[in-house]
Order: sequence, then C-alpha cells, then structure tokens
Amino acid sequence: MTEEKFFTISELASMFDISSRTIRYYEEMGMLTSITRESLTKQRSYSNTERRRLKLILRGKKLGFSLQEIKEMIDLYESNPEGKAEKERIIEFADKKLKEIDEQILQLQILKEEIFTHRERFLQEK
Amino acid sequence: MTEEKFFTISELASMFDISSRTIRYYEEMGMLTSITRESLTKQRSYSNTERRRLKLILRGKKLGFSLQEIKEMIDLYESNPEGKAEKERIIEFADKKLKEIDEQILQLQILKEEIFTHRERFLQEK
DNA sequence: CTCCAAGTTGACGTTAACGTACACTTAGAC
DNA sequence: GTCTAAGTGTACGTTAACGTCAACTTGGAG
Repeated sequence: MTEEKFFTISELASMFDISSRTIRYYEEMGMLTSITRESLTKQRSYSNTERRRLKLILRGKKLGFSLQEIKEMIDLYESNPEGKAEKERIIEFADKKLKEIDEQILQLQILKEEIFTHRERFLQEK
Repeated sequence: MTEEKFFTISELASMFDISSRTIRYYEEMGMLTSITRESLTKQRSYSNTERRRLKLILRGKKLGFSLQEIKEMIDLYESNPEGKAEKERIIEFADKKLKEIDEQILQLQILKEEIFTHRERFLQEK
C-alpha cells in the first residue's frame, strides 16, 4: 500500500514558508484542490499530490511567471485531451513555452556574463 | 565625433512598444534620467545611453526581476566605489546575483525537460 | 505670430497577489 | 463535555507597476 500522509493547511504553509492565506488564495484561483474538502469535514486537508502541485506553483513564481501562466502550464501537465485538434493545440502551446524558456535562459546567460565582467573590473582596480 | 542622436519620450516609447507613462514612471523611480532636463528645456530628451538603460530595464522585467532588483543591478554596472569595503560589498552582491541566476537557469532547464516530456506523451498517444 | 499635436505635472483608478482583521466553527487534548 | 488553538468565510487594506484623465505648457510647421 502507498503510505498516504495528509497535511493541514498550516503544516503545508510552514513546509514552504508561506502563509495559509496564500494557499487558500491559490485554491480560490483554482490552482489547488484540497481533497477531503468535498466529503465530510469542513477543514482542508492536503495529500502529497497537492504538495507537489504547490511546489510547482512556487517554482514557477520564483522563475517570474504569473499565477495565470503557471496555471496554464499545470493544466498542460494534467490535461487529457480528446480529439486530435485538442492535442495539437496543446503541443503548440508546449512548443511556444519551450521557445520562451530557451530565450529566457539565453538572456540570463548574457546577463550573467555582463555581471561577471563588471565584477572583474572591480577586482582589477583593487 | 560620435554622432549623438536624441529622442523624444514618445519616440523612445514606440521604439520599445511601451507607453510614455512607463518611461516617466521609471524616471520617477530614479531608474532613468533624461539629460537635457537639467538645463534649458522643459521637455525630456533621451540619448543613446538612456536608450541602452531602458533596454536593460525591459530585459530585466522579462526575466522576472522587480524594478527594485533591476535598479540594484544597474547601480552595480555604474557604481564607482571608493574604499576597499565598498568594492568588497559590490563584489559580494555580484556573486550573490550570479548564484541566483545560475539557480534560475538550472530550474528553467528542469522545467524545460518536464514540458518536453509531457509534450512527448501527447505525441506518443496520437 | 499662431496653432495644435505632443509633452508635463498632479491625482486618482486598476490589477495581481496576497496581508490583515473579524466573527464564527472545528477538532483534538484534557 | 469543554476549552483553546487552529481553521473558515467575508471583506476590506496594501504594494508594485503602471493606466487614465484633466488642466496646463511647449515647440515646431506654416
């Protein structure tokens, strides 16, 4: 059996050093779904699946994406498209994102070299 | 002689596909300085130097940095530190930024592979 | 000189991504 | 059962990064 551990909202929050409000906000936005919520209890409870999703969201934020963009990417991860047209649309989206990311990496490398050059300048002058 | 061309605010704006308001805002924030402003005229005028700065700012934004972070980096570019302590502080800052950028590039590469994997999944199922 | 498109200074409006405060409700220790 | 720390929904507050509007001023074409 897969040992399923569940988390309260504040456990999850301190786990990633964010506030409970933030998690509730992500849920409002439809980026997270607390599982047991639909059944008996009134309090949220999160599984490892949700923990992983939250991690994805926070990584996305660190990389400078908006919550909307992150949502789109996560939807890509979890989509199960029917018709061929749907599949093609998704593949196109993926290709677009891949291109954007490549460009972003390129720009970061340029920025890196620039900063390095300036750093050297100060070392030289020492 | 270096052929110096000057630009009005709207020229610069359309050049980068942003609004004049945005440029004025950056100036308010101390990220840009229209040159002729200090002298006779009342209207802003920008040189190539300012054009390059604006380009730097917009690149930074694309990469997900806040205007404050961008300002700090530009200050690094243009700082001329006096004492040894100042130099060391700047070098430390540069090193920190370089590390952050490396981490960012790494995360982007991971994200890239993830998206690629999911893309493949849809191709397979076709 | 005259005219008007373009620029300027406030000042208030807007959106994303939460923070904060409040008046409840819930759940686990005793 | 009860008590309290933790959770909930609702709603208003906040900050960054501009948008927008109004009432002027400026400067280049004619």
